[in-house]
Amino acid sequence: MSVKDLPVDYRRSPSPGQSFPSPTGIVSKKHLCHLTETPIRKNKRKRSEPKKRSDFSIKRFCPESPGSACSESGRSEDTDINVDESPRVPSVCSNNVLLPEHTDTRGDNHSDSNSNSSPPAHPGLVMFPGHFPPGFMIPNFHYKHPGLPFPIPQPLPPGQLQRVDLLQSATSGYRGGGGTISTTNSNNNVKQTSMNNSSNKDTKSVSVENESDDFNESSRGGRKNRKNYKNMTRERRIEANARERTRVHTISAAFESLRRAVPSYSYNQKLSKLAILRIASSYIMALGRLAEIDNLDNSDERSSFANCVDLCTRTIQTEGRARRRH
DNA sequence: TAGGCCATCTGGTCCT
DNA sequence: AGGACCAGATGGCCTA
Repeated sequence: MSVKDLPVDYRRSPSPGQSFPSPTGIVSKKHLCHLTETPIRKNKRKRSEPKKRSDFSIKRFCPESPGSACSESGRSEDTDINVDESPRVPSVCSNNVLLPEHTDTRGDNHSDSNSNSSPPAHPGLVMFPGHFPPGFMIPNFHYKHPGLPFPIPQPLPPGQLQRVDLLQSATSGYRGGGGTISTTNSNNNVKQTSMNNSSNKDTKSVSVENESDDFNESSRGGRKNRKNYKNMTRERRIEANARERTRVHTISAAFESLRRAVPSYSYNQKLSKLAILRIASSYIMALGRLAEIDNLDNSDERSSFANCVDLCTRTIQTEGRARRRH
């Protein structure tokens, strides 16, 4: 079995009209839709009719809700208290697989990557020789797909990480077998967190209860009879909000998984969702080029792969700089 | 303090 | 009919 036999064409390269985001380019929503293949909706919401937010939001009634605050008084005390207790990014996948603790290291790693000193290396990550800059890291490659000449990134068991030298694999390893793969057990920073979907559910139930209580209390203030849900009861609106939160959390968890699957300067480097998409696209292109190589003696293909790696490297560098600017 | 990023709420639209 | 999906609005947090 060869790469050509795979149902997915790993050898596919961008079509002439298709372009990957420039490392320095500005990605518009249109471009993002292109990247994510968002289907074009037939009926878009009218943009000329800005709507006023409802006064019945959970934020208004439930200060415990993540990110919520008393709208009249700005940040609430509860919000301040909860900042250090709950991570901003969900630390669990939608399938309830616990992830290593995600620490928001905004600024720390960026300053590392900004300087010439090497960033702290994750034990499961290795640096690329040759094309990649110092401190450049690739995600963990776990399994070698049967019949594939190169490894497919797979979710790792908790605490287990692996190393692979992609460049060496490209030149001598995975086509004939013999790529350098070593296993590293990582017990550090693999911490179980309580951030999961159940917590969201809890938030929902608490929100409902609190809103109900606050609503009853607010009824004294005259908000009792206010209706703003079109064709929806308040309970259904709250349920829909909870579903929407869960859906967005799932998307965020997927982004977090993708972040861990793409190269970065450090394991805990904070990347925006846009940066994750940019890096992932260039990384996929590099992998596609790698899969495309049949004869590494061909200098053209070798240089094509090198160009893709270089693009991936530049994207990471650019995104790192862009993030630091914020 | 401005701007970027993100979570949340909300309502419109699509899909099952 | 109800849930999923989407995008606008809003506010909080963080960084330069």
